[in-house]
Amino acid sequence: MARRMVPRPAAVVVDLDARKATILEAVVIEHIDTAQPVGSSAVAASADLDVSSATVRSEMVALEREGYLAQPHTSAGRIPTDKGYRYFVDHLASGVLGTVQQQQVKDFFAGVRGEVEDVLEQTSTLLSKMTRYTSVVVGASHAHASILSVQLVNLDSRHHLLVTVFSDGSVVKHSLSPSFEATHSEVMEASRQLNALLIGTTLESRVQVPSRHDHEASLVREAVATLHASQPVMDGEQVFIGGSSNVAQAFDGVETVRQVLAILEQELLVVSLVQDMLNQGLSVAIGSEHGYEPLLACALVVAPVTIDGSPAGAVGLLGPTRMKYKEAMAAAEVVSAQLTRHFAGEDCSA
Amino acid sequence: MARRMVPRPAAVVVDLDARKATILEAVVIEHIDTAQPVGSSAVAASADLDVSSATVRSEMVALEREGYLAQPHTSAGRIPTDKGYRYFVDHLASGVLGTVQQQQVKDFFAGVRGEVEDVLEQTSTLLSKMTRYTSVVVGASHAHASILSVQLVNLDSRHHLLVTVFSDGSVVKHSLSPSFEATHSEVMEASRQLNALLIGTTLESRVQVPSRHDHEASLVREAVATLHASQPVMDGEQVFIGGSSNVAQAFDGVETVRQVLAILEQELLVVSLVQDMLNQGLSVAIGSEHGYEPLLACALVVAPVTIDGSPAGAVGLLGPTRMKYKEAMAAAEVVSAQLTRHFAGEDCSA
DNA sequence: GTTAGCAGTCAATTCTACCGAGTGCCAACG
DNA sequence: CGTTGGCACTCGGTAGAATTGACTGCTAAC
Repeated sequence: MARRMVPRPAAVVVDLDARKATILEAVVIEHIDTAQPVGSSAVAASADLDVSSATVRSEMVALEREGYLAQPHTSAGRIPTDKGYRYFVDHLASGVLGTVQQQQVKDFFAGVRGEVEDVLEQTSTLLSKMTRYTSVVVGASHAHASILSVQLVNLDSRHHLLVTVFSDGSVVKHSLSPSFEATHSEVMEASRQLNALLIGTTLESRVQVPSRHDHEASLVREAVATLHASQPVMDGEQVFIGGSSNVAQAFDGVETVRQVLAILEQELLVVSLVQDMLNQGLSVAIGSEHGYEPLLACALVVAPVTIDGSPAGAVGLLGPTRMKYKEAMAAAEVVSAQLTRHFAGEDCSA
Repeated sequence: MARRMVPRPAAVVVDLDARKATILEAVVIEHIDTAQPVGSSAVAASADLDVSSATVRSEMVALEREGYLAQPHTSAGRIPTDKGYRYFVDHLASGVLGTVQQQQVKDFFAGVRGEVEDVLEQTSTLLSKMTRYTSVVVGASHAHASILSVQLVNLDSRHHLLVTVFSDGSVVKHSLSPSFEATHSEVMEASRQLNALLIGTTLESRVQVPSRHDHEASLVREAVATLHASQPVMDGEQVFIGGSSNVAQAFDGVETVRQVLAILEQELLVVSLVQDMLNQGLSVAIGSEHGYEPLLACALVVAPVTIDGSPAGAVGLLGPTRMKYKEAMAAAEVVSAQLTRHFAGEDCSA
């Protein structure tokens, strides 16, 4: 899967003159609204530039030559290209959330309770309900969190459960199935040793395991190995996708819908996509920009969530390239800000 | 949401005579294959009854009158009704899994490792890949499992994590945020008391909590209350849905697709649907039979998974009413059997 | 540089005719 | 009486032609 970083439009994109920008904006807005190609006369009428459709036409020719607009066929109106959307997003799409929705977010965060996972999941639902797009909420991996507690619990003489608690409040379990039978006291002793060994370390720390050949030492070795072999992202299960039913309406063409759904099923893929983007603050990847073929028809809005200034996850919205960028960006921004505040504030278990 | 139990076709459905049954079977099979109405001549040709299309026609009229077939419009062929599918499933659909797929299942279960959750999730993926339908795998709730260990871990002086390990190998966490600050030793002491109190009990047991007013007792009370208030199904998170992208192709009509996806998002609903069915062994709910409006176009195949003879979950397949019942039922049956064996056999952590 | 006007293009729509799959009915047949 | 071939009829789907109308690009005039 060929991937490349999201290309921020640097000096490449020259600012359009004011009239071209207005025309482009009108086309984008109209097309987002109607899903139809937009004609020159519609633009001339809607935008507040007092020029005739003929003038708009000649400007549109220029915009098409420069790659901001495209024509599905002669004698049709224009639709924005990815580049057109990009310009729109970068220069023209400062939106504020409607007051109703703003209240909705406030109410939600005022009333939300429970485990981090539950909060994230509910946030995901909130976002998708608000925007009618598919939302992706990614929680921080606990790769850098330190271990608060390790416990080895007997299931039976051959099977034990390793329960690890991290400083970010996450808990993971691993089963151990050693090839020998261990007594209850051996397991207890191993558990004690593991605590001594691992508390305060992170999954990335190297630790000195005992090299003896007794049962305790073997258990400890196996436990440490299992723990360190675990994939932080996988184990965290910190991905919450909401509103996937919205893709059914967002795209036309069964095959596109199927492809997007299939992508969403592979949560890992979505996570990596989101994570590629979250250094840049609130950001958007449009169509080909994320470099992932099956999502050509999609745009992805991502806003990072931080805790103590360092990245702790992200919220994202996935929609068609003709998505309502203003609303989506505003929603993502507000929700990520609230989430950041939520984690900094009353609830410290994150 | 109006719901009723799946009505098993008892004495109501009179056995059709052999020829009608053959004709019905031919119509069902053909329509499942082609998604088109099936005409009398096609039936006369395909089935091994040596009668003319005219005879088939008159039989079809009867089958329609009795409610097994329907005509989309005059001068079209017939399609099966839900009742028709029901008869097919009950009397005509004994299928065996293709050897290729049988091998696929075997290979999968030979190679599968890891936590119960991972096994269930991968099973779900397997099922959906094999059948091209959406799979639902439900794990047992740990409502009846006994508690093996309880541990209270300090996050900070105001926030603690209650980690509970059950005999079925599941681990759940709850945050506690008492209104007072607790010292490390108070938390340790409360943890000890909780262990003494809860080990061996189930979530349904009543336990005697201390009534003192010190910090330890308060922590213990809060912990027990939190634990007992938790929803087993919710917390277990033991629902795994795979291949939801398949719904995009399974139904025509964007709206139907959206509705089905929306249902799948509400995992609780799917679980209750499945659980209504799993007393009956391998069973099928077709169209209106599950009594849930938005799934009128769907059929659901469910096979229970047992451990030590008692129900421990289920595997299900969700598809259109014109789904390949033979294959789907065979797949569900084989996989549930393998899963049952898997849990009984080498892996005891379930 | 802007505009009105005009000819040209092409998707979408409508209309028509027609085909053909499939039915229902009936008379004849064993 | 059940079965069958034959026949008229229905009606959705398709193919083609005609029409519409929303655009454009171009050009000449302002």
